[in-house]
Amino acid sequence: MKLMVIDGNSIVNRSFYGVRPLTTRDGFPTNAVYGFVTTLLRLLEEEDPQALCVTFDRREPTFRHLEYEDYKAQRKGMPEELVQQMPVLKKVLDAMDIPRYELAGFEADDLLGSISRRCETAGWECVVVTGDKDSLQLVTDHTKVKLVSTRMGQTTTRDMTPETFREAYGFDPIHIIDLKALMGDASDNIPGVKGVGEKTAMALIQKYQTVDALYEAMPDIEAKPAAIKRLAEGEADARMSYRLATILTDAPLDFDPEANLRRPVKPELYQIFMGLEFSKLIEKMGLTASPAPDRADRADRAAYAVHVETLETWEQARTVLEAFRGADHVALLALPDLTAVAVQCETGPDTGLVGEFYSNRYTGDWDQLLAALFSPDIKKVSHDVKDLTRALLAGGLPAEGFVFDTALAGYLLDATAGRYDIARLFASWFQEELPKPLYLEADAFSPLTDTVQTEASFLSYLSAVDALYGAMAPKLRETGAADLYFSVELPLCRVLAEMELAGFRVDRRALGEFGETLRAAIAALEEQIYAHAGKFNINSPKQLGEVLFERLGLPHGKRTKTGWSTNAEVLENLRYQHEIVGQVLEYRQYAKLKSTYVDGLLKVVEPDGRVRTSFQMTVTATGRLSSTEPNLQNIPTRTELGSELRRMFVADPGRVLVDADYSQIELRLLAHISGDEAMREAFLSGEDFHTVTASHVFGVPLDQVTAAMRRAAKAVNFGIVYGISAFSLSQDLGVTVEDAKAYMDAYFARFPGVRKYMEDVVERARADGFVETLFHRRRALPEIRAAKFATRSFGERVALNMPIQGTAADIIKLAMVKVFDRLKGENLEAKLIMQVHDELIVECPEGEAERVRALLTEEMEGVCQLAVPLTAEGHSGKNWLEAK
DNA sequence: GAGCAGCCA
DNA sequence: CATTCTGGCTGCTCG
Repeated sequence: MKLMVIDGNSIVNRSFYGVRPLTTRDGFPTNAVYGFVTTLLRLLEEEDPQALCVTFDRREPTFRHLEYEDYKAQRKGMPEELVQQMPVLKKVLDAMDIPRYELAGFEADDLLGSISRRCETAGWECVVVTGDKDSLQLVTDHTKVKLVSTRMGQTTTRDMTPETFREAYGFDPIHIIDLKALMGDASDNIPGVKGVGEKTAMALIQKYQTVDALYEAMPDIEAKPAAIKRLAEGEADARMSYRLATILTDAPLDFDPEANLRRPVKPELYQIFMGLEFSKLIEKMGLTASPAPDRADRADRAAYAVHVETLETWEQARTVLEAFRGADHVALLALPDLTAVAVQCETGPDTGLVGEFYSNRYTGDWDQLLAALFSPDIKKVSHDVKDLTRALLAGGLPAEGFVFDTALAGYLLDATAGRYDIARLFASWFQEELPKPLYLEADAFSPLTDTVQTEASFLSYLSAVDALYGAMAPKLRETGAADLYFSVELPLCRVLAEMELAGFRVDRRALGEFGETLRAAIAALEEQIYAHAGKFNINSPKQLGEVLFERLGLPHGKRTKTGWSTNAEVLENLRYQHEIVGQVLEYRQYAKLKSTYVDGLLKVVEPDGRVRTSFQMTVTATGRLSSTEPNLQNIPTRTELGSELRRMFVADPGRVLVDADYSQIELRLLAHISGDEAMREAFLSGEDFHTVTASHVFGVPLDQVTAAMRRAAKAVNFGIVYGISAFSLSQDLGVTVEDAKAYMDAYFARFPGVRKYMEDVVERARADGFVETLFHRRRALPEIRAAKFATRSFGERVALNMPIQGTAADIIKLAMVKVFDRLKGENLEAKLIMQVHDELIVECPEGEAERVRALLTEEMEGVCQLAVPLTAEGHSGKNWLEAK
């Protein structure tokens, strides 16, 4: 017979850090629970024990704390997201009917030790599961320790038996205590002997086995004189550390292996997993819903003054759909996998109706129901509409009739809030905590009845969404952002959902070959670099700094917080001082291309050969989109080698890419917003704008502008947009601060309207406490009133930049909606597939290319009438590089 | 996870 | 006197 005992704290910690952030739709973190359960399932499969239990630490101090006050002084450092998940995990274990053990005054380790010994006396085999190497001291012929590590969502295990342990350590498992006594353990605050590290301690224990034997042999032991001295001085520490590192095996625990025999999971596990949105686990474990709870159990719902209906038949659904159609609007939320949808609708002054639909309980045609719900005649207020739209379209369903998105509205009204989950929005708009779904109520372990959990979360969130809509819509009108919201942001959800679904085709073969070329180049450079400096990790700025500035004695430049800077700018200045510098620069370039782009992209190419980015609508402070997993908005273009990557972004066979980008949109907006006449003329002249700027700034005719002059003028132009200082301009151009200042003075003398704008916008921001774009997108700017110079300066630069960058973002978003509508309206096969801030990419049949190019540039240019023309250039080609 | 580095507009 | 140009995302090291 075999019992598996799991170190709960250790595994949940590893899951928390090893599984990427994961939350429910409403932002409750679930990664630790998810990781724990998947690890558990895997362990059960691997070991198939007859009995199973989990141990947990308690908050109370243990004998170790009483003996040594620094012991685990850092224990309070559990992150909030993990703390929140602990009670949920315990509820999950209870629902799985797995016994949990915790005991005041004892750590999980001590329970592991006691349980494993108890198993041995009862004649059982024991498997101790933990991530903590301390527990290796428990390994015996009848107890094995399974070391678990979770990284990047991948869990690996390593079985430690007396044999494997001896192989790895060269001594018996029990002497891990002696090892710890000498070397200590920073993570447990076990001091060990000062100045004795892992290496020394390992050698000593391999030779002497125990601390006792070691000190008996003192001082005539095989060690360096310095180590002998430290050991002599540290004997008391070693003895105490020995006690701290010893796991107890006789905790007063009433434990019988028989009582831990495995039992089937309880029905409520399904509901808990629904609430946590673990649909994959539900499927994997074959869980199903338990019968609906008795209506009488739902007293908690009285507070909402609504009728709650869990709808199971098409007859019932038809009735409520009718009510939904007749309503001004409904609030709607759905699980990401569309297995549950809940709708709230006001039916009278004091009453409402909540209709809940669960695919596993619904007897009718689920897709038919969804199609009815997401048709245009039901006006839906929801949250994260882009994601819901994508899920619906992916399922071949309609996704119409969205009239409001509370996340998007929250973002438009305060772009720097950071997060826009329902609970947070509710709290910040109504200064009151949203009633927490029952399953989140910490510490209350009393069994909660099943479905109430998921439904309660739907309920409170639905009413929150409805209440937020009521508050936010007027506020949007008040700030003037309503047009932008309803005609740009909201329609853009559909556009982006389709772009994400479309994806961008990648030439995997070419990408792989490019990676191979890079690999060879990297290996060759590595060899050359090592020939100069010996082996070290070139990717470590710390080690590279030591090599360059200490070993090779090269002059160092700027400092970073942690050492000498080794960035490209610094290395570029050292290029001719030593051959290695150029090699490192080249190495860095190749390594970046390979790891971030070649390997990074290959990892996310889907089976159909396309990569699908995710566009974030609520991230940037200026209104731009961002792109993640993968980020397709930072594919290299500046160097020839890097731009080769763009050759690997291709059109489908028979199709082409049409790429169109705005020409200098930000500077044109500066000309418009500032009203500077000279700048306006410079754009109207049709000459190259930076050349015209140079001719003004340096006072020479157009045909006498040198490349250096143009470069300087370009730097000033861009600097102005960012809220420049003479210092950074000088850095940028590699000239003195005085020269940079002279350029700026000349610039402002020729473009006085720009200086005026800069002064005005800062003053206005200070008065208003916010800045906004031409389309009234707003950014709050408390920094501009800060007393601290650095903070205030930052606020001033943002005040200069945000209206320009943000208006450009507004314009291209509007263009996207118009392009999307026209492509649809004209029945073209062409699909918008990418946006890179001032650039749009469409994929279309070859035969549509010219028409699409004209349509794209026309719509982009025609978004609005400014004091200077907005111009866009379009090209087409088989790949991104060719189309640019 | 912080800090560094480097890619984009 | 100190500080120094906007907005993003990802990969890597190291504690």
